[in-house]
This record gives sequence, C-alpha cells and structure tokens, in this order.
Amino acid sequence: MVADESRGSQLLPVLAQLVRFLRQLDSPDNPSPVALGVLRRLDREGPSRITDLARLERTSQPGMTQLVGRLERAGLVLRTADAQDGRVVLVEVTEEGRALIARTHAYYVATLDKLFDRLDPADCETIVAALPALERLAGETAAG
Amino acid sequence: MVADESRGSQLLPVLAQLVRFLRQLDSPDNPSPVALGVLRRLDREGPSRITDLARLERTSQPGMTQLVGRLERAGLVLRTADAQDGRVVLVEVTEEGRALIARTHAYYVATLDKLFDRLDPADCETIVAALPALERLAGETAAG
DNA sequence: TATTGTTATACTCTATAACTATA
DNA sequence: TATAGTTATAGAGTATAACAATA
Repeated sequence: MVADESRGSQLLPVLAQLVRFLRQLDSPDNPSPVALGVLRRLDREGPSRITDLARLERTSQPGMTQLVGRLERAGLVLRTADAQDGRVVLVEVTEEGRALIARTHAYYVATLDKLFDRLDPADCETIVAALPALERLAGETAAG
Repeated sequence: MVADESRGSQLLPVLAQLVRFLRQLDSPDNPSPVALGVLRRLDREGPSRITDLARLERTSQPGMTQLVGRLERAGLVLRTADAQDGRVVLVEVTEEGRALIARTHAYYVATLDKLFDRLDPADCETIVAALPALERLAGETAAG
C-alpha cells in the first residue's frame, strides 16, 4: 500500500475537517480543550490530585495548578485537602461544572446532528454502522 | 430517537478521543492548529490576502497579521506586495513551510496507521468502507 | 469614504525555574 | 531528601480599539 493511500492518511483529513469545524464554533461557555478535558475527567473519575491531572492531561504541574485556580474562581471545581497527606490537594467538579459539561456536550452533539441531517441517508447508515469499529479504534489510543 | 442515542452523540466521543490523542502528541515542529491550517491553505490555494486568511480561518484581521508575522520570522511564509492594489499583502508558503506540512502530516498519519494496525481487521475494513461517507460528512462542514 | 493592513494594549493559556510545605 | 503544590516570570496566541496607507 502506497503511503498516500494508507488508512491513516484517509482518516486524517476527515478528522481535521470535523475538528476544525467544532473548534471554530462559538460554544456557549467556550471552555478551553484542556479545561473541558479536566472537568470531564473529574466528572468521570471523581476527586483527583493536581499531579495526576497534570500527568493525565499532559500539562506541567504549575500549569495544572493555574488551570485549577481559574476553574475554581469560575465556580467549576472545588479544592479540598487530603486527610492522609497534608501536601495533597484534591480537586472535584461542582454542579456548575457538571452543568457546563452538559451544555457544551449538547451543543457539540446538536451541531454534529445537523451535519448528519444534511447527509445522504445511505451515508448516514454507513457511518452509524462503522461507529462501533471507530469506538474501538479510539479505544486503542488509551491502550498504548 | 432519544437524544443520547443520536448519531452526533455517538460520533462526538470518538472524535474527542482521537483528537485529544493527536493533540497530545509531541509532533516534530508542533505548529499551532491555526498556523498549520494557514500553511495548508496557502499550499492548497496559493498566495492569499491577510483579510481572506483571517476570514477563512476565523481569526481577527490583526490576529492574522501577527500570525503571518510569526510564520514569516520562522521562514515558513513570504509576504509580497500586490501589483494591482498597494494596500494588499499577498502571503505565500515557502519550501520550508511545505516541508513542515509534510513532516507534520506524515507524523499524524503514521500515528493513526499504528492505531489501525492494532485493530481487528474486520473493524479496519468497516472503517475504510465508511471513509467516503465520512468524507462527505466532513464536507458538509464547508457547505453551510 | 471604504478597504487593507498594522500598531497598541490587554487577557488567556502554558511553560520553566525557584520556592514552600509536608513526608 | 523526595514529593506535592505554588509563585515568579516569560512567551505564544488572540482579541478589540485606534491608527496609517491606499483605493
């Protein structure tokens, strides 16, 4: 298979186009990608340490301290002390933070649904049929 | 169809995961998304005005002036005057800019190809079969 | 006057280095 | 000493407002 016909080279422009489209939207709260990632992680996994958030979201530790500070000032997260280890700060998402996640998610979903509505029904079916495989592909990103 | 089962709500997490994965890569040159978008556009469409780049990439005009300035200092684009209209600046990509596009593209493609290599062959086939439909879906983002 | 682009200024986001507090 | 986190500082990136040059 020639390089320019590889599966990755075919999928990349599709991803790039969809992502650029979503990025250029004026979503209601307009959280930064990393901020949304942190909120979603806290929602999924519960209270977490600064150090762990920094590692998992691939930012520096000071960067995460500052992001958490901004999120806290915005009322989206709370910081609490760890009872076992006085050095540790535990960050948890607030109800307001969860509401922001829900609004942003709903907005992105509605935008994608509008794209599907403009598409040929046969194409829609083909994509829907491929979603489980795409989910497994996306799952591979966590594996390695 | 219930909201949480809509096509958009199924596609969104897949997109989010793949995009987060690609964004967190340490690509060789690490261009910003907008910078890469401008370079790719110039490569595709030839010399362009600041105003047009700003509109098409959805940045402010001063923002585009500044981005083009950074790209110029990095040797990735050239600015030339328009012979017909003395107000206009034409921006064009350099060979070095094209090389950066190629390196970045190759890196992303190789990363995606590695994901496919870890996937069940049947899933790969399903995704490849859906690529034309996905391309048309992505194309709808430009339509309206 | 309208259009093209730049400069001035400020804010967000992120990084590295140096620091404090706890283990 | 090592670890968790913060503070200090700087740079990239982007916005709005005010400006200069050309049409």
